[in-house]
Amino acid sequence: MSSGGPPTIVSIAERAGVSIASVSRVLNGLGARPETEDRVRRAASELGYVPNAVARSLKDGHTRQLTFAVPDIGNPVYVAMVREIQAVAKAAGYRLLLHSTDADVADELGVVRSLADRTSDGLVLVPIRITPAHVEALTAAPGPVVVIGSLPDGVPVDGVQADSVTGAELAVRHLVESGRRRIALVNGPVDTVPGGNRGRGYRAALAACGIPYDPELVTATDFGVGAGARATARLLAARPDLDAVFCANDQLAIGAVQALHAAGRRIPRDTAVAGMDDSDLAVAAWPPLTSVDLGAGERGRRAARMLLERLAPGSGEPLPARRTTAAPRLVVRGSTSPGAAPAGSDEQEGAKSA
Amino acid sequence: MSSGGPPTIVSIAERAGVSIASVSRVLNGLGARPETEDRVRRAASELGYVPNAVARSLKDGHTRQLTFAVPDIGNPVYVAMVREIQAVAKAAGYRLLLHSTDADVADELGVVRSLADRTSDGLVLVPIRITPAHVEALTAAPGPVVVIGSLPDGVPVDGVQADSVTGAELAVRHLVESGRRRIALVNGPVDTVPGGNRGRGYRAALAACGIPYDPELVTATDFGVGAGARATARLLAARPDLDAVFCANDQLAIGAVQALHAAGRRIPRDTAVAGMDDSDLAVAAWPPLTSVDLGAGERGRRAARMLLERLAPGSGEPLPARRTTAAPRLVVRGSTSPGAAPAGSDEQEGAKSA
DNA sequence: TTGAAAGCGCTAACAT
DNA sequence: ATGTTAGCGCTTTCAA
Repeated sequence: MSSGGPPTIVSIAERAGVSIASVSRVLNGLGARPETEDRVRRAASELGYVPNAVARSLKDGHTRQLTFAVPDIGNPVYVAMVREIQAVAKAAGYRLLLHSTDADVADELGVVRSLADRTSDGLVLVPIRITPAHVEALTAAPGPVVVIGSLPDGVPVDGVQADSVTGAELAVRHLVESGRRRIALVNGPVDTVPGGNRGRGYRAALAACGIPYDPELVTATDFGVGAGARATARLLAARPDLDAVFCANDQLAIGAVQALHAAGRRIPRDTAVAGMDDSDLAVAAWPPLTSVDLGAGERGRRAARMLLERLAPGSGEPLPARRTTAAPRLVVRGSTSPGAAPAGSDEQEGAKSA
Repeated sequence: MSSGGPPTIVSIAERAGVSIASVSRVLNGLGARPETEDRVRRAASELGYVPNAVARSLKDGHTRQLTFAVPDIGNPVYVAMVREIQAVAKAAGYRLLLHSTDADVADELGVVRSLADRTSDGLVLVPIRITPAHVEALTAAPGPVVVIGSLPDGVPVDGVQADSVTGAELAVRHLVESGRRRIALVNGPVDTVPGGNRGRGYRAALAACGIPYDPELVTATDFGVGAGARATARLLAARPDLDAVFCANDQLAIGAVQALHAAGRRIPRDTAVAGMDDSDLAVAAWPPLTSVDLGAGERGRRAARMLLERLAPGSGEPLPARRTTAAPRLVVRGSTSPGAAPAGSDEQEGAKSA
């Protein structure tokens, strides 16, 4: 008899006067006599039947859910990734489980291990930093994982990374080509993946342009608007002659712009500013920020696709771990180039490729 | 025998030489003889056992997953909600399923219905607009739903809303008190929930301040930076005498600021600008934007809590539908007030409560 | 204290 | 073409 709960194949079978197997078949598009077909469909729709996804998952071993774990969902870069990953997942019929690790290493490792609870079919992980423990956990991952970040060779999971070294070079070169010579660096924590790489790119570009590295022009703080403003103010006090500020992300750059404005400097005439990530913040600033697009959306999209490929039937795990890198793209706007970025034009034509 | 797959209670039982029931008991902290306890725990850890969450869900009827459905994950307002909801969910031991409806009404309705597949225990929905079909679907919702938005009375689901009418009033009043008289409105689509309410707030505030409503000072376009810039340019051309621009969100306000800058107007001296939502964009602008915080994070938090309360055992569905409203808060910054917002101070002290 | 067995809702052999 | 049944991994009566 139909008890209290939501309808199941049993309720339908009773109502249609057939077996549960017939119900299952009809509902899954396998053959049946027209009359049976009819009775089942009618009963199902009368009862408002919706298949129980949990039961189905238990049966066939997958959930059609993907997990995406990020350090901080508020960060525009990760937001761009979430957006793309969710789009790819949705298009492929997968749901997206969003997990915030709050930049906690232990939590990151936990997410990898929790793949074992079969809650999702695979994981896209953005680690804040990659430790030996990460390598270990990743190597023993109980399911498919794609890491967004720089993975050491030998770790048997797919990875997609940004090329922030080249990205930083792009920005610094652009600054140099615009005639800047005393280019400060406002970096984030250097013991994180992004911070480390961006610092290296800065030095490489200076070297390539024949400009000596000057430690006094370099600061490392937290990533954040306030940190950027304070660091820039300090830099300005120590080295009033600086003519450009390169920031490791747009938030820092926004802070730099504010500090510069507050100090009465004109941008870009007196001091140019460039950021990284090309987030929405870049066009919100005045003047609009020149920024390096590190392809966050693109990385998200690729990661999701790689994960889905691992999940596709047939193409099992035997494939070797793959690595891919998204190419950076410099987007020139008013903060470095006087004529750029007319108001009302969202997309900047001045963009040039790596 | 222990076959290929991941360890299950059966593998543990075999290895420990006990029944699966004992395994289950030990692992769930129910009593057992010390020796049994020991053998089971040892076997479990040797095997690296992790309980299968799907099986558990099937058994006890809930997934410990919540769904959050938003029109667009890129929007800073929704990002703020996601962040809070995920935090509340995580703290309560729930996972968060993030769904983007892409502002599609049909998709919104689909999400409500899909509660029936038992993939998640409850839903927080942000509808872009509330149609009769929404009311119908919500009334027949196959599980607990909390709506963030303005729900008609009588719809039997919990709701939390912003008070954008009061919010708009706060901003307009502030503008008037700063001596502005010709205050333009740059609104988003008026057939959406936010657009409609913000327009009403604007008119109400003008009326309260004894300033006549002037249709020529009002535009409605899309929500977006480019749209804001274009609308403001148009307004400026038609009414060069305007002395303030109130925008229905921060993105529009950013656009307005750009258009104003491009037209050579000084902010706030010649023209003041105020936005809404108090997103990260507000502090990225120059001058930093005065904005009305509509409590997006707060709404997310409350919605998540209400949902969790519905889910708590005991306090079943019988509770009547609840409605709650988050109080708006005006945050004054440089775009309306000359002295405000020194660089480097992330939090603005000038904030005053409703 | 412990084991046997039922059952959550579904799919897929297998038998008819 | 359709029904019976086993089984996915777990929890929980019910007996012993």
